Amino acid sequence: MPRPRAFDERQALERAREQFWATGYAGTRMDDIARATGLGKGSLYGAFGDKGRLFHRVFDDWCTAVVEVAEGRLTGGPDAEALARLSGYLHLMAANTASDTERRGCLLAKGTAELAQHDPTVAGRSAETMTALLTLLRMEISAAQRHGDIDSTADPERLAALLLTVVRGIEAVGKAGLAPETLRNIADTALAVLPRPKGRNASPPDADRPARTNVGPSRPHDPPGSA
Amino acid sequence: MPRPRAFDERQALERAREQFWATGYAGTRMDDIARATGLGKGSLYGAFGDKGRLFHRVFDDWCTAVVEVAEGRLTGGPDAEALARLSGYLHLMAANTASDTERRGCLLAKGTAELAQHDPTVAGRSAETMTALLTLLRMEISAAQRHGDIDSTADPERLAALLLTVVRGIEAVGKAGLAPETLRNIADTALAVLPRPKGRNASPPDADRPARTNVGPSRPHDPPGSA
DNA sequence: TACGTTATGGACGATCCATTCCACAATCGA
DNA sequence: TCGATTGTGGAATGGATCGTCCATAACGTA
Repeated sequence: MPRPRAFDERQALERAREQFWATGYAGTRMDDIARATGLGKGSLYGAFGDKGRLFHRVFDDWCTAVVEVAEGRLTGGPDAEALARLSGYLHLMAANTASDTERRGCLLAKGTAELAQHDPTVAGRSAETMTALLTLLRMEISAAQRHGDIDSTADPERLAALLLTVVRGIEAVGKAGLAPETLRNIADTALAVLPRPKGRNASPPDADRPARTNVGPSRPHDPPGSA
Repeated sequence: MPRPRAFDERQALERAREQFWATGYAGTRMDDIARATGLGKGSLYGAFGDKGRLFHRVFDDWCTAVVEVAEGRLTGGPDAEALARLSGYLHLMAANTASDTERRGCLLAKGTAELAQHDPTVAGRSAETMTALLTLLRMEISAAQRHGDIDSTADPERLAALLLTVVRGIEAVGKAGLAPETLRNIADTALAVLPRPKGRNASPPDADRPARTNVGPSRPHDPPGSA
């Protein structure tokens, strides 16, 4: 009956995300988004509501993607490779931050920093995302403990929180200007200091212990990876 | 000869900082600052230039304070207490983030996230600050290594980068909504996993090893601590 | 083919905001 | 005391921005 949409909603959301990612919430004008998506104001407002709702949708999608990337890297594998999966994930995050030459940072961090204080929706979604990542990390740590790669007496919850903090911290110090090589070293060091099972000695942090599943930086424009 | 200023510049900058801290750069109107400082527009612009210059000044002061807090906590003490100083610093940072009930976050992180990409001054200053913190941490780690509290074969540069990442990461995950208790645990865990000298076994992360110089949260409105 | 319905996109209105301007006040030296 | 100089604060300005509105276009159905 009605006239169908002439644009691809998915693609429009991607363009909008690019824009919000590049210039933040307050720094993005609806005209920018109209130009970026090629849509007129009428279509924009008709399809997505106002600026706030559009951002919420973009932010929500981003958070989902962040967790999906972690799930793809971390879940579903033998315990014997759990430590390698953790290593791969940390290095992926470091590589993504390092490859962000435009220093856009991560929309999750950016949006949270800008809006969490005054926007309950953003605050809630970012908290949810952190909790989800925490759970994924904890499960992998437990798996590595079962296989004897991590000290089984350590609290997996605490180690997970530490690794999450390192991941988010890499994002922060990367945006603050630390060198790409430093970011990679941080991921290495974080993995190296994880407590080993009793009986073996803890190796110094510059030992390249874990099987480094050499992870190249994902495409620069692939947002979820840069979480 | 001329008429002297009727306001205290230092105090005006503090009020301006409160405002930028609370609502970010783009989210702060010059009217807000005028109201917060009690100054008229004429005085404001006459004394500090435009909004950008005012923010740069506030941001610069904040960065200086952040480094000063770290210096106060970390430098100048016997090697025997270096690890305790590191512990105190990490716990101070965690406590400050935890006590930020308004979730304002840290102006350094907020300003960097919002502006570093497009403002070279902010980008440069935040990079400088990170480097300065890195140096302070590295020196303390070296001191702890000399005293035998940290494995002397570990690379102090890498451990320093890891600790800096943890500090900044605590800020990030705290703003993202993780519980205050979790933040404290992260600081504990980060200290617990630091490599011990060979001969002793690494203790599991839930061991409360380092002398926890019980640091209460600083006053909520004391900005530098929350770095 | 004609009509009802929704999409489209650019013009428009109202608001907001950074900055300037100006009339006046206060100080100090002469 | 007087004047030159700077501080003060609020009104005015110019530009930008969000969201709405509307005339028109495109589709499916009868």
